[in-house]
Amino acid sequence: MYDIFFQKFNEKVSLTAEEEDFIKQYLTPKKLRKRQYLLQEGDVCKHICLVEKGALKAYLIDEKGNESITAFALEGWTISDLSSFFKQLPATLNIDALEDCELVLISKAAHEELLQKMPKYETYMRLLITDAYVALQQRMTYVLHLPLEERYKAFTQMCQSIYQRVPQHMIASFMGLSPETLSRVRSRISNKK
Amino acid sequence: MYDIFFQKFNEKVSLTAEEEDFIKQYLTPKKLRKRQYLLQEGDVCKHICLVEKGALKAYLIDEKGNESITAFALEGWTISDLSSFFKQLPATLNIDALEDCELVLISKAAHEELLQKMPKYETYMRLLITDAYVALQQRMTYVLHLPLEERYKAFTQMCQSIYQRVPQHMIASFMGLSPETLSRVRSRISNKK
DNA sequence: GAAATCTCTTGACTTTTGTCAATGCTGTAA
DNA sequence: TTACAGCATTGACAAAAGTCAAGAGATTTC
Repeated sequence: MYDIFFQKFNEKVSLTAEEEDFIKQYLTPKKLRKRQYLLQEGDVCKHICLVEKGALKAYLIDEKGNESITAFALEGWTISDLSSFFKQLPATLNIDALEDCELVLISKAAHEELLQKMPKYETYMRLLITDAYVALQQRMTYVLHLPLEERYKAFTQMCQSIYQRVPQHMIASFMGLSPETLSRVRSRISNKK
Repeated sequence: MYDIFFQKFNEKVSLTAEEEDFIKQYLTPKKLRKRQYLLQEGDVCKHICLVEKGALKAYLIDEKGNESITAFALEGWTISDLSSFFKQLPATLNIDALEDCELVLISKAAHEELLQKMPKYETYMRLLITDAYVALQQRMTYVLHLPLEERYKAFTQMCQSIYQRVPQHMIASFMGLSPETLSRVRSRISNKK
């Protein structure tokens, strides 16, 4: 039930069977149907969420009602409105399921208690966020300083698994482009080959 | 000499005088003249750097030789090529001094040893990176999903202290714009008022 | 299985942004 | 003081991206 959660954990910090059992007390499983919300704008984000199965997206809604996608999450990925989670303030993000999902949730209270009681958990969290930060910085560099075609290639390489499961107009939104522009970039690249 | 370093540390995790002394063993002070490099592309990033005094910028250089600025750092801020630092691989970033600087450096070895020996250091690092991640995610959202004028306003609010010390064409580079476009955005906004 | 909905692509046009060049301003160095 | 370099602004033009609309395939839904 928590297979992928512990697989990811052990990749960074290895755990004994006893330690895994100890952590399990603090985890909550959750299933989500396609299109259901995990988090809605305005609510306080109460959980960090790891995906065991399925896919989700996080997005903003602007004045005109358009979705602006800020993140995807597939199996083994973590998704949350971290700003809302850490500060316990209303979320600006919405998160919902792109497919039926099986999730593992860590509540704010569980998170705090695990940090206190288990140094390995703190280490895992530190490494998790460090990796996320490095990846995000990389992505920011691409966005600000690479021409569009290079950026597209970088994204496809980085996120191949997403490309196969998510409609292109969502990828476009994630890249900050209109769907039409993304479509044209794609045809430009395939013509060159 | 390490005033701001420990001020920032204590804001997140409070230290006794003994603990401060313990940490001091692992810190190295460094002065940098304006225009000197802290890190050059291709070198391995050997330090995390906190700014006690002065200002620095981190940037990429593209094929045409243009600088693309990815970060600034003022007093109390941390700057580094974290990807290079953590993986000990050649850096893609350059970092140099915009003004004469006084810095506090933590070497990779010191960092590892402090993580081992001092849980409070690990906690501090976790919180530091968490804050950096949340801020970067915010910035990413602005860049991808806000119209230019809103983005400009968000940047100026977020980075007022930078605006007063850094030429505008560097701000433009940081925002991924040409200097001319930034200048036009500014005049458009001031005409509206 | 037919209708409705989604998705992607393409064309025409508009808007935005980048590029290049010129100007004026400021501060620095000779 | 004069020359020079760096910086911000502006205009004219070119390139890039967005918007709107139409159409063709898929997929979903009933």
